[in-house]
Amino acid sequence: MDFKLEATDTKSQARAGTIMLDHGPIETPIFMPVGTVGTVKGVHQRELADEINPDIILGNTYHLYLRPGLEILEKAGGLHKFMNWDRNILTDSGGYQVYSLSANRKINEKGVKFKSHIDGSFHFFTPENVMETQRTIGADIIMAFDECTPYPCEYNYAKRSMHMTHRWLDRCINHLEKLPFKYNFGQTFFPIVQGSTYTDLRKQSAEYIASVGAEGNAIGGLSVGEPAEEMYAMTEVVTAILPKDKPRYLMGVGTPTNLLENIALGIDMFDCVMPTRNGRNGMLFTSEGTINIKNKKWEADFSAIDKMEITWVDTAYSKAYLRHLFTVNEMLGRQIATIHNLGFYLWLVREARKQIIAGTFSTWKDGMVKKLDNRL
RNA sequence: GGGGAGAUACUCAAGCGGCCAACGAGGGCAGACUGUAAAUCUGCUGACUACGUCUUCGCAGGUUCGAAUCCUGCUCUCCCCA
Repeated sequence: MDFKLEATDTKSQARAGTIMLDHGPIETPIFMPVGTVGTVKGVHQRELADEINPDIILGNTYHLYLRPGLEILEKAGGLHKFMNWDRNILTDSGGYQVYSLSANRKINEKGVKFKSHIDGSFHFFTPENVMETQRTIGADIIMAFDECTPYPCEYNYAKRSMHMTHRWLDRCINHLEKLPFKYNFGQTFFPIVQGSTYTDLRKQSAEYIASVGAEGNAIGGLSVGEPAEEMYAMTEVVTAILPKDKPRYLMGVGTPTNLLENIALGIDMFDCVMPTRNGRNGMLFTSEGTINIKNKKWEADFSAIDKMEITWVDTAYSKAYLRHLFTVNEMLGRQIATIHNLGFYLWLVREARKQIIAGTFSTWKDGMVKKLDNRL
């Protein structure tokens, strides 16, 4: 992997760069659509590639390990071939499931025992076997196995958890050295900063993560319910420490405003389920604010979903028609909303990139943020 | 013509003397959603001068301290036999 910084904002920490990987370049800042189980829910590969056009998408180790399973993925020749996606993929390690499936798992130093939400079977994830699994899935960027702590998180727990995540990181790296690439392309590895919402822990973790010298670094354990100000504060503490010449990935973030504010703090990569999940649930993100398309007020509004027309669905369908599709529970409505939202998210980060390169990012950002959280 | 069953809120449907403004489901109206156990979840859904009051269970009477629930008549619907 190679990372080239192309521009830095003068009034903020925002940067524009390009990550080079075997499945093509990733222009940053980037938003990575989430495709947990090997599909960006509701979106065909053609629309994903041609309309939304992200350089990279996400998959999830835990979910893909359970289904279709490693045997099938290996026979398919890896996830790219299996899902017919020839651009980059990043896999989350299952660290988020340690958080989100906390009722169905037990953590100890060796790893995490999960009780499958599908059939109740038990599966033991360790830093070592998660690296093996990610080799088999075959993403371009693979993530360290960590514990994503909840919010709020008691200080002593956050501290112990952070140290364990660091020890797990060493095990990931040691084991990965023994594991050759399985397919005809390389994989890079990102470690993850933890430390909950405690400044001293975040600093300590960022220093440790920076010290391992990975090609890119991630920040985890945020966007788990903490106020946005705390998220920004932690990002700021961490980006001040993480190397400037490596991409920084803020995991699980966020709202359009969260993206812009964190770009301003020096983040290069994001992923979040919001544009897809909220889209399926009737929420549209636009440059003028958010829309709950299920609301009665759109019943007879025949104007375009978004007059900006980032993707073709924006002007092809009216608000009234999209509302109708949600009202009658037609799957097309959820698809249209998802395509629109992802199109908007990708537009937002591309525009941010343009503004950074043009030297106008901060002013532009302040103007955008004023509108993004409006309820239309 | 004879016999039987039934009419409950927008719809379907419980309730069969007081705990009923009335279970539940659907529909409707809102809200939530941040490295996806999520095409999911939550709330509200008779009216109002709203922690209280008023009008509702086909219609009209009646019994009772008290009726959606019991009685009488009427109207309508469905089923069976002629």
